[in-house]
Amino acid sequence: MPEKKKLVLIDGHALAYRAFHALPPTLSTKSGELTNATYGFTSMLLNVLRDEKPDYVIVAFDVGRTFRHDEYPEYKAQRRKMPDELHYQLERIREIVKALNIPIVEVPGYEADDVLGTLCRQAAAQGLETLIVTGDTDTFQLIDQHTRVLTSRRQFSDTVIYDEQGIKERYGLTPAQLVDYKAIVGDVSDNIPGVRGVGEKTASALLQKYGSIENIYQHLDEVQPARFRAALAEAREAALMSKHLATIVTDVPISLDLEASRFGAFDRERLKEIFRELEFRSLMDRLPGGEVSGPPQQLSLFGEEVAAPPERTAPTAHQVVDTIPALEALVERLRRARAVTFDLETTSADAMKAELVGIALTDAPGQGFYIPVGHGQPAGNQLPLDTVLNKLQPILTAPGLARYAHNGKYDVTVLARHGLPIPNLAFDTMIAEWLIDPASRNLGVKRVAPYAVADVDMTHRLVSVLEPELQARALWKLFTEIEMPLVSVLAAMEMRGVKLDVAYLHEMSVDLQQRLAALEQEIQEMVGYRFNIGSTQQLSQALFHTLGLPATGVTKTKSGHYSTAANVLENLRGKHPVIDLLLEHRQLSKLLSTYVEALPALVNPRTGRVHTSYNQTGTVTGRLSSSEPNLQNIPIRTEVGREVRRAFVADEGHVLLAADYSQVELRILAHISQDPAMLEAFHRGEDIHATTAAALYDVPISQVTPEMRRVAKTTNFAISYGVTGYGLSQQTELTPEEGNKFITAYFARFPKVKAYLDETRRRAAEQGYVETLLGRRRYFPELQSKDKVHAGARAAAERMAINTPIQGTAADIIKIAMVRLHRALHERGLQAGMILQVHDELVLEVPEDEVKTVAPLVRQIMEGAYQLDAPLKVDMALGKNWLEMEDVRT
DNA sequence: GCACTCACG
DNA sequence: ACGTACGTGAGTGCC
Repeated sequence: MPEKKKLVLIDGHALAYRAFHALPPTLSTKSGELTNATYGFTSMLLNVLRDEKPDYVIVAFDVGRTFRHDEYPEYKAQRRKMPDELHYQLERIREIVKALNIPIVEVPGYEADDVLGTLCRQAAAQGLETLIVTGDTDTFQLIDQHTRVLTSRRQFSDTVIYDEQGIKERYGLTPAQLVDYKAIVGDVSDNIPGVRGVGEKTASALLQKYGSIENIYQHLDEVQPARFRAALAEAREAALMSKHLATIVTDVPISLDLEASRFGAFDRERLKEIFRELEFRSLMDRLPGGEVSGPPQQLSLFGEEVAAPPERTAPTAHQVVDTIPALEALVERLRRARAVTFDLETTSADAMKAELVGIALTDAPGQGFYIPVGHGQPAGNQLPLDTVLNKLQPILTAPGLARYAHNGKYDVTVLARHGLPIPNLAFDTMIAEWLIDPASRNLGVKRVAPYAVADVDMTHRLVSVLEPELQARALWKLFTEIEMPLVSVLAAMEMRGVKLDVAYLHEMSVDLQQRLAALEQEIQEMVGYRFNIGSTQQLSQALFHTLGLPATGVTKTKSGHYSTAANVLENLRGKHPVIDLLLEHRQLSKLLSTYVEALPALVNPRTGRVHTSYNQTGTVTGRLSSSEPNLQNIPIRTEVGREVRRAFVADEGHVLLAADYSQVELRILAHISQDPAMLEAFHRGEDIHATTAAALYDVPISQVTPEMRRVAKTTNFAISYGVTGYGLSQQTELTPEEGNKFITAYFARFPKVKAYLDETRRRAAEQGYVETLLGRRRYFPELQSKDKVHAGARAAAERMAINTPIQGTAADIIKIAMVRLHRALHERGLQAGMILQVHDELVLEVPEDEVKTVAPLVRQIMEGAYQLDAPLKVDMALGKNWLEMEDVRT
């Protein structure tokens, strides 16, 4: 009897994933392309081909979401998104598989496991023997007398083949029982719940006794001890669903086509080329012998319901520039270019720390150059960094050249730090994409460049796609005149950074720690036992159970505990002396961990200053955001909190100048709505909150108390958020009814404000977007849709639509001011520079002898940034630190 | 990874 | 009848 034909089935994702995590990231090409997953996959594949000599080979990949996600939204919900470094290696793996002339199968809606399960059952029916190659133990359930599984041990190259006997030895169960086992113990990585309270030992014992989970439930009354019985009874649904999720499908609508998967001829030259690119020298010799064939034909194996593998974009023709003549030829070529796209390969995502590894450039679609640069000792064929930058300098700074990039602020910063300051960029594709739709996902993150050259090529090509998009949406002016010039301004601000008084923060830290220790002691004495005050769950228990404080009216959190948020504690004030202590503890521990302890760690050792990152594409309204550290939420509202500001200091011989727009959002509301009463109040220079208070409380302005003014101020802000009476009552001492009355009174006094809000809602629904005064857009497809949208969701979207033009216009205005101010300071040769932006405030660091010049300039530029009918007004203050500042008049 | 809380405009 | 203010970033606890 002839030996059985052999089929090898490979789970592409699982194997690549395993290799990615098992092999060191030092496996990379000299140009920096990470190859660990590609190498591991390929090496394993070649070993299997050599050792198993299969007659047929197929590779399966996952594609998109599956029926499991549809049936159980939490499925794999806590999986991280696949890292980019793995994602692009999967593309390389596909190239190699194709060159080997091995068919790739992927079926939408199913995981690779399901495809393998189906194919191995069909193979068995045709009398074949199957070896599944994977990095994932889930496929063990498929093992039977015709099917074995090869997987790697801890050491990736150390492989093991499991058959029925092997599973028995390792788990004490049959392969089919592994599903039941997983259904009981659960699986953290797939987010499969399992049965709480029943662990591995018990699950194994139960299955050995009863065979399957269904049978366990049939004999539930026999299960001992009772706590397992109870746990199982409670989790019946979850267990059965878990089994369903964990079970690999074996009837995916595909059919095994043996002819197409016969392993033999492949494109040896193409493989050698890929291996050369990837520097897989050792693998060259391990290619199986065989005839050379042409390029692999597109295989359509499995009928029409199977999606063809996605088309790879045409590869970029790229040239590595690692000699002086090549560099000179490149410079000569770029001298004639109209536009150049560039992208840096570096050692760090932090532009203030990154060292250059290589520079990718392109001036035409489908072509590109990569210049590896040595830092330290040149390794291999690399030109010295200085030489490269000197040669490129005249090109990259030429006035007639348009410079394109993706997240160019990063590249501009790194180059400037390496002594090559770049003038304004003409096009940043990251910003363009965000401006076109600020709610679109996956933006604001620097793409890790897998193939440096392919990346610049893509960026270069995107420009001609995005430019018409911007034009079509009337965003071109905003893009070219505000957002693009702002890139360099932000880069300069980040690079300058801000000086921090670390010694002062240390003193503050010691003081806070002492106070917190005392508070902790006192709180725990009152409660009667030690617990973690920082755990909201433990605190909730202490307050509402141990101390028995009234929980009536207290909202519950999603996890079912009573909330311990500050507003809840406020309402409990006076009910128990511990409440005041808790509020203080909360405040102080927040200060300590978020600011006092965290900030010194972010001082750059090279510059001795703190360099935040301003994210230009992170918000939906057009604002900036700041991170690492966030310098836009430094405390000010409380006495003890604002002490943190004392740590932000001016350099020697300098002072800080803080300039903030006074009530800018209300002025914008007055301008947009053209409400006569509100415009009038601003024109007269009235205190707008007092004016509002007079209207709301129906008293003369002279009789407005500070209390009334405070409520009116809250109401003023609340209106521009589209508030309800209830919302207002949460923020003030008003009842919801009083809140409603105030809102009615407000609209009676400022009727055009009401008209504006209604008009904005209407327009958002009609055209599907709202816009700022400068035309910045935010889309609300859910308001345009005629489908029934949940009333609450619609109301929430309407409030966003109301607020966006106001908040967004304020963002537009300060951005204009920043661009102009930066330019003005530069033109006048002043050393003063912006260091912080906090939405309506700019902080500059100014040499003492420039204050007289700079202060009036700042006011003039900020107030003149946009002509509003309620004119912009700026308040300014000066000081050695950000806390102790004195008002300036100019 | 998500929930909760809280800092800012 | 319905849920209940817009926009951010970050630290801690918990599973």
